[in-house]
Amino acid sequence: MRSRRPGRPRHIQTPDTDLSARDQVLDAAARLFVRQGFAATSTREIADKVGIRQASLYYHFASGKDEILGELLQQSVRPTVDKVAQIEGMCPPEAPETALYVLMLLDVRTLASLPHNTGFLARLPEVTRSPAYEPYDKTRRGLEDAYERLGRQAVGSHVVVPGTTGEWLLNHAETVILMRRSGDRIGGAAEAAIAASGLRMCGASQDQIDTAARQAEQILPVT
Amino acid sequence: MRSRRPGRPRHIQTPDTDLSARDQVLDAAARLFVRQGFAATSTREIADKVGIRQASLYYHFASGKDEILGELLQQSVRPTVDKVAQIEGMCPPEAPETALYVLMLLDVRTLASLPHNTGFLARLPEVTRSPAYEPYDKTRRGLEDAYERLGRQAVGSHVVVPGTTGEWLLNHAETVILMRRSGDRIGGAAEAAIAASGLRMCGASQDQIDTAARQAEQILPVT
DNA sequence: GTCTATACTAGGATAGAC
DNA sequence: GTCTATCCTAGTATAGAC
Repeated sequence: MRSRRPGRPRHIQTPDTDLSARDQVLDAAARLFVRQGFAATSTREIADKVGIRQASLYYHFASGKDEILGELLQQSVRPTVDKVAQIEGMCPPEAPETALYVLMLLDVRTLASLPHNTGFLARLPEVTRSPAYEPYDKTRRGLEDAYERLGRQAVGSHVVVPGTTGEWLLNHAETVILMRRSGDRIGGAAEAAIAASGLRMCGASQDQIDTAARQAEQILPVT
Repeated sequence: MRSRRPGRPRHIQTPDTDLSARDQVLDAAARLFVRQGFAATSTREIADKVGIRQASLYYHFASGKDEILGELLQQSVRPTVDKVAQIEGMCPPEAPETALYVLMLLDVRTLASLPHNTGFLARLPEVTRSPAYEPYDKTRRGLEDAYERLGRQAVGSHVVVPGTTGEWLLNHAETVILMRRSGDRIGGAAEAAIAASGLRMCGASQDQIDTAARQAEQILPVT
């Protein structure tokens, strides 16, 4: 039981959280990146928020800002993607709308509960061009494919020309990011409304939507 | 008829366009801002693209980057807003879906044809926090209000809790920005599909959508 | 209207002490 | 593990010549 922290003590204070220093950096960076943008945020600013010196960041992230960014991006997709396979398995194939509804709801909920709305990071141009973006993008494409499959199976797929259904639906789910940004509280009602709108875009009737919503209730809490 | 341009000749070349130097700057800046972000774009880069020296920018825009940004933001909303009033007047009040459809189509078309997809600029965090953002935002809120009015009148407004219908619909229309960003060609079909999806989100039937689309054809080309 | 030259600031990164 | 000290680069902005 080591009561003392290793290394030289911090300039100002010992942290009041029980988060590791590394996680404190990630948290502070996330907040700043989302608020002001990645390029517009300096390493000094991040360090200040954490309560350490700028140079100390490089102990935890040897490659600086970009490495921090990469980690935050991964955290923003992993949780959803990890659950997609299960979902497709658990849904009755005779009601593809339910599977689509569940996928959207899961996606929306995940994005809605991400700390500091980090889902937004991937929309920044500086981020898109960063090398840290590539692994994130690969993962996200998997998600888009799932939307494409389920969207096609669901009802009429009125939504748009074939081939971009997945893109449309994923974009629609991700509007929750914009809603959080504009300050709206995202409650269960709003989450459900997004999922319902998605089905409506595919041409589902109100009956089908109600059914999907009911069935989803029994599937989602489980995961 | 003055055959010589005023002032000292440029470092490299006389421009091959007939655009004013000021407009050349705006054009180059727009392309760069959208591609890499506002904060990540330097005044040197802009000047390079135009073919002048960095310092020469300050002749046209005394306050630097922010002034350029402000002008680009204005250009991205004005055209739509200027036409909204006309539209609300021209549409038969007994078919509010048509008015909504027309508004969306107009909005989408404008965004789709903006040079360099400058509609995207307003989504950048650095931009949102810039003083240049405020006048743009004021204008945009007017648009949102129009969406709210028409959305409420249209069909069921299933879309979501009252008060945010305008926000939802405007966001939906603006997905065209994301589509352009992901490289999709935006044709008339895609434009119509977005408008139709918007009505569908409000609970419109396929019949109502078809009618709205037909009526819109006669209203829009006129403006 | 554009140039050259230059001053100034801010941000990223490294070395070595504690 | 964090500090101090410092270097270096890149970016903004101004002054005055052409």
